[in-house]
Amino acid sequence: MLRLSKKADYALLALRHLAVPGPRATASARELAESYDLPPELLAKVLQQLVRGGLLSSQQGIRGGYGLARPAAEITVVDVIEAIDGPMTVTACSESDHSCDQYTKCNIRDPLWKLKDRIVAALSATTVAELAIDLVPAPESIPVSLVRR
Amino acid sequence: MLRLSKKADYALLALRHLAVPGPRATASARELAESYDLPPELLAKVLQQLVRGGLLSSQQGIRGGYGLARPAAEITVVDVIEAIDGPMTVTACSESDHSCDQYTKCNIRDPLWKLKDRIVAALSATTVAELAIDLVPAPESIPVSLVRR
DNA sequence: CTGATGTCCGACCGAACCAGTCCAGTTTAC
DNA sequence: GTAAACTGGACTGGTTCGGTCGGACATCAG
Ligand code: SF4
Ligand code: SF4
Repeated sequence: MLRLSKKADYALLALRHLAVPGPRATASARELAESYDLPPELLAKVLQQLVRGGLLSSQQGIRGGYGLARPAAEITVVDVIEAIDGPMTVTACSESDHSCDQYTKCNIRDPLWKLKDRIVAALSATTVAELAIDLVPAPESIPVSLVRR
Repeated sequence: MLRLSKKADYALLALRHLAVPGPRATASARELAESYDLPPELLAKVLQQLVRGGLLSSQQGIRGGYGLARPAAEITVVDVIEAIDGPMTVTACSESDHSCDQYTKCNIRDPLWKLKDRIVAALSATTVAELAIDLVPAPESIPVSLVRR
């Protein structure tokens, strides 16, 4: 129901950790796993996927680890989600996949795709650099209270 | 990921069908199922959930069927999704559910919740009445670029 | 009033998907 | 050479989701 996967969740967690300025710009999978109490092997696989997606750079060897492949401000959350879970699609169908049985008779495709574009836009508007700002000091005049309609 | 369930998809399809102006304002589950070639029983269950959610009104008996409980313009897609799949949550945690193991150490909750609010806002901006407008005539002056933030 | 009909309703089940695990292999620093 | 770290694949258990079944209820013919 429009919920992002746990893996994507962990990915954002790790990216945020790497984005926050500190003495070291890199960290090993083990360090990250211990910092947040999550299964090391799973986190490792997530990080590998991020490397494959071009968001992280990896360094093998005994002093190895992971680091951001580009500035944190240039990594959006859509990038992360797509690197982990594949292309973002709100519906089961897409421009390149007409496999839905109701495709010909369906008349809500276009509006929903438009909606998808809007969601993607909202997700691309936030970068991991913004995630790294701690305690979000209300950069906007509108706090959390702008909920629903 | 971030994909809506097939049931929610069917729900929107059915609601759109009921929202389009025509001779009858109601339709039976069987009619709808045949119109769109989808499993009748499943569609029936979806409709039941919508009734429970207060979006549809049902009429039993030999001339029974389903009808909109309120004007189409007052039914947003979030209403539909929440009626089908429960409350919208982007993350596994929420204001009322701290069951995530990383809850105390997590530092991306607030930004993600804000993101959720923004998505919900985008989803509440569209009503089923807008879905009923066929063939979306104009690409509208403001395409996808109304990122809003 | 009564039976037949067609509808809604709730419980049930199998399949797909996802979080999590394991292990064998490769690369690099010391 | 050895230890620490990344890489890649295959495997499993649990949960959710799509789909199916029989029963309850309201309407209408007679
Ligand atoms: S029902 Fe329509 S919108 Fe949904 S997956 Fe099928 S074609 Fe796409
Ligand atoms: S990791 Fe953080 S954001 Fe994700 S579910 Fe847990 S507490 Fe929520």
